[in-house]
Amino acid sequence: MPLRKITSLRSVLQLRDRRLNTAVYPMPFTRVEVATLTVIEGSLHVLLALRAEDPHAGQWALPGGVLRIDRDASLEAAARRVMGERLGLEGLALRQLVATGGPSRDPRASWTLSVVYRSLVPAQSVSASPGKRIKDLRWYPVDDLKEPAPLAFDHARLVELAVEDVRAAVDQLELPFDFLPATFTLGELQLSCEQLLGHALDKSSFRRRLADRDLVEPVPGSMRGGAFRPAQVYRRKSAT
Amino acid sequence: MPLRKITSLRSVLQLRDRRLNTAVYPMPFTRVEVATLTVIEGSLHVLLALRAEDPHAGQWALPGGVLRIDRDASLEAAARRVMGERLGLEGLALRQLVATGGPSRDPRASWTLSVVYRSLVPAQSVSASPGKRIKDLRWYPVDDLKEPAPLAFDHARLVELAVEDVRAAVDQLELPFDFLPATFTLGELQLSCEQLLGHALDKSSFRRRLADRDLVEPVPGSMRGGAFRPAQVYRRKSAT
DNA sequence: TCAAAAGTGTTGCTTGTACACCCATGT
DNA sequence: ACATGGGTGTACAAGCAACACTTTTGA
Repeated sequence: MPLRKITSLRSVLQLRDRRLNTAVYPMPFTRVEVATLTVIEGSLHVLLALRAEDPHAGQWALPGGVLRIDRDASLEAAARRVMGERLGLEGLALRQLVATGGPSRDPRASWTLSVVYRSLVPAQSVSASPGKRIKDLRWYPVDDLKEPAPLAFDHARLVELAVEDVRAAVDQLELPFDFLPATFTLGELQLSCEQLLGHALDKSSFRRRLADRDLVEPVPGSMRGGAFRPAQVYRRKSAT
Repeated sequence: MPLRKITSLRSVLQLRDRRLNTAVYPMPFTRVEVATLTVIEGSLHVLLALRAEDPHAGQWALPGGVLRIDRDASLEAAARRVMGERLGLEGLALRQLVATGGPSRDPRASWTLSVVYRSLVPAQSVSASPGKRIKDLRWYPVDDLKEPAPLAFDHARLVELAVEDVRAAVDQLELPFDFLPATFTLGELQLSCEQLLGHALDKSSFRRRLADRDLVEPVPGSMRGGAFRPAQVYRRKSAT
């Protein structure tokens, strides 16, 4: 798309020209990266992309993209756009983890800044389509990330941060309603939390904590019967 | 310094040229801002700068500066440099609060990104010297920031974040040893925490919590006598 | 009637608050 | 002696983990 290239280039020159009389500072190559987590077969996984091009070509890394100041209204919007382009996901909850930057992180630019977000999605909802500069896109279990060879850049640490953040949130019973189905039984909810945390929870404590916090409410007549005693179906109780 | 200008300009062109064959993206105008907190006369204050130039000229804002990719080895280093230049402070603990960005935050550029840090310093240590583009530099109490007229940009929210962050840390007994003198009595320590938090603490609870966590240790023979019963002097117990 | 999951109650630990009480010192 | 801050002990409440227990269903 040559048109976009031209407008982008013009913006660079504009910025340069406008500030030329006062002071000219080169700006960092700015990206957003997204650590996307999900639960597969009972354990936490993170979505990784196999890099096709040369900063760390052939290594796995968090999917991300360049900040587009001509299109993104905010950093979060940039992350959201990247999620949409790369994963076909719209309107999910994103949380900023950290911004990190320095020289020699990426040979394409002399100084790179990355703003890192995390999100939690149902695994099925991802329409993984390896696109430009990505050879492959896969879920990896967070608990042994050494296996697919070390991650590119400092992304191993970023994945750790994302996992800690999610687990801290679930520990505080900040339930990931974007990740959960609209309705669920308490057993299903507890199982989800256990899978996110990586350890078992006590049923009684879990239910009392839920009740104390007024987080969910029963859906009146609705029950869900598996093979055995049917369970009350719950839904998120909207905060007022 | 015309030499610096030339090298900076060259960097811009380098970046442009090197990426010209693949894609050219204009990058955001990138700054770091620092919310510097201290205790004055028993209550939390934040250091604000009176802006001389036009984005919000005449309004108070957090001191900050442009990221200099030719000089800063990391975002935190940039914040540290700004602290040094603006406040004459070296080597203090900084914590990243958030990165925020968008168009139309600053008329000088079409898109601005700010990475925000907070620090906690002893008020006396600041050699406040209003410098370039700053008319005045003053401490304002965080509890009524409406007084000096609304803060520039979204800095009121950033100050709130900094205050919440500091208070959360003190609540967890993450003691701000950079802020405290090297040795102190438990009474002094408790008073500092109370001033940071903005409310009183129970003496007995406070001491038991300190003891449980093994955070401080008595300096063997050392006592400090005010007008009345002398108190044991403590120091930080280095984590092992 | 039994397995399996739903759902409830009871105990006790841990953490922190509230508050009372002694201790040491200068005036 | 007493006022003042240093320092300690006890009682109580909240939050939560551990665990035992009852209930309801399909097979």
